[in-house]
Amino acid sequence: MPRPPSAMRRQILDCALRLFAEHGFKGTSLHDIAVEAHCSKASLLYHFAGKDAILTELLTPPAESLSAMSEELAALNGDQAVEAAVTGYVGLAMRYHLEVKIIFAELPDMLGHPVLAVIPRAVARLADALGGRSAEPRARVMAQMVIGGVAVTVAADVDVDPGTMRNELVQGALRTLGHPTG
Amino acid sequence: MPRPPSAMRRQILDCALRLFAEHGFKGTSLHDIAVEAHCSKASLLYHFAGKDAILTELLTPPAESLSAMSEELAALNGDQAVEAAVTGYVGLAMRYHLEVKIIFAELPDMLGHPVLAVIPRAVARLADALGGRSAEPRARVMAQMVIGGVAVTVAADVDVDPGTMRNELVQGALRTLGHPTG
DNA sequence: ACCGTAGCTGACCGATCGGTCAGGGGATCT
DNA sequence: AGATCCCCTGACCGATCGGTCAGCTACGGT
Repeated sequence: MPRPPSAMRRQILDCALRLFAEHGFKGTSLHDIAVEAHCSKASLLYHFAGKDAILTELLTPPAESLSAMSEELAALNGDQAVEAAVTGYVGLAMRYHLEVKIIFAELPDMLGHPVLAVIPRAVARLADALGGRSAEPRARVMAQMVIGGVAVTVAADVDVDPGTMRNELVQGALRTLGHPTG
Repeated sequence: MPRPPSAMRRQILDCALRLFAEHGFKGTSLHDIAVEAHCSKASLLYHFAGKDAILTELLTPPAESLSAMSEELAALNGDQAVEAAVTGYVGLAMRYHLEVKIIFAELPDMLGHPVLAVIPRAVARLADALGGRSAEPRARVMAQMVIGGVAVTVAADVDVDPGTMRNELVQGALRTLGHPTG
């Protein structure tokens, strides 16, 4: 085995991301990750405090990105907010599609996870923007439908090139929301 | 403890359905179910061959219903198929919303489960009908978005009365698909 | 040459998992 | 009363889980 500084840590994260997305967090054991990363289970726990620490490191970037985006949304008014929310959410979902899959795969447990504690607030603000600041049942149901639809579509392995996927998701989401497309 | 013929079996199924939906299949142990159903773990395994058998019994009705519905869709042409697919799928998703949550929570493993072996074919036919028999990327992405959006929305605990929920989901799905609403 | 440290490992641990098994208790039959 | 069957249970089992620990190896600084 070659000896670069420590590519091991990065490799562990990559393998864990792939395995978590494929078999879920609970469905992936430290042994599985170790085999995939060509190292021992003990080596994982040298680089990371525990299984949860690996998950935390994987989910921190998307969680912070979503949180930041939802903050920016607050400064926009109705129509601008809807379009910004749709394009922003679709972009984030595509960039972090594996992480999205992990989160949605075990939602209840994930929302109890400290690193995702900011998610409910962020999602609430996102839903508020998607629904055009309306409290109507229709707006809330549609916001939920867009959030879920985009996430599931991005997480599924649909054989479509990313550009088309992004465009269709944005247009589809705007249609779902009943938002006039420019 | 009272002694009716065997309400135990039904009670086990009810508790398992609730717990699987709340914590996932892998996240629920036989012990958890036993505690919830006020019986011993051994009693579960007297009534059912194993943990998988409980899941099978829970998921068989929705799997068969979806399969049957997708068959009926094949007899319809474009526009009729789209509307029938949307209303049929929304209806099934709402009726079996807990089962939908279980399936979507651990999709990869679930699709490997024998009782759900019919699902990919059924979903493919459903997607085909939702997409208006088109092979365009747009149609496939939108079909996926509707299937995921409806499922996630139904599985989430949105505080909306069922009638409104059903109506909004149908209208929202039709808008997503770009289908003219009557 | 010596040593400290970073990277990594095999062996092991307690907890929990799904599942097995011999047997108890209470109805219902003969 | 005895036999039989259905429900149900406590005790137990092997496998696997996440995690610990003492110690090995190789390299850089002195």
